[in-house]
Amino acid sequence: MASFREKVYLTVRRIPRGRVAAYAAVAREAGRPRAFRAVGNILNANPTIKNIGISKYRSVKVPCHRVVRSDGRVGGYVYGTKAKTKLLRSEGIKITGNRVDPKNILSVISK
DNA sequence: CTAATGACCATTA
DNA sequence: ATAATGGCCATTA
Repeated sequence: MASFREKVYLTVRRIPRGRVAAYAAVAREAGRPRAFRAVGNILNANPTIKNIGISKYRSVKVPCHRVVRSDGRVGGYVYGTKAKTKLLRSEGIKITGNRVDPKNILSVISK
C-alpha cells in the first residue's frame, strides 16, 4: 500500500519543467485535500536531498523546487528561497519580487 | 499511546 | 502592503 508520502513524491514527479504547483494542489492530487501542511514537511525530507531509506525511492529525483505557495510566493526550500528561485528561473519560470507568474501555476497535475 | 513539528492556507487587523 | 491567528494533518520522536 502506498503511504501518503509516497503519493506526494509520485505527484511532484509529474510536475513538468517550466511549471509549478501549489502545496495544496499536490495534497489534493495525492488524495488528502487538507494535508497541504504535511506536504511541506514531507518534501522537507525529499529523497533528492537525503535518502529516507525506502528502496523504491532510492536515487529517484523529486523536483520539490517546483512546489510553491497557493498565493504564488515561492515558499521554502532546504537550501533557501534564493536557491529555489534561481532553479525555477533556470527552468524558464518568470518570477517578479517573490512571486511566480500565475500562468506557470498548474491547478491540475496531469500525467 | 501522546506530543511536537512545520518548505502551508485563509482570514482578519 | 505586513503581521498575527487559528486551523489543518502526516510523520516522527
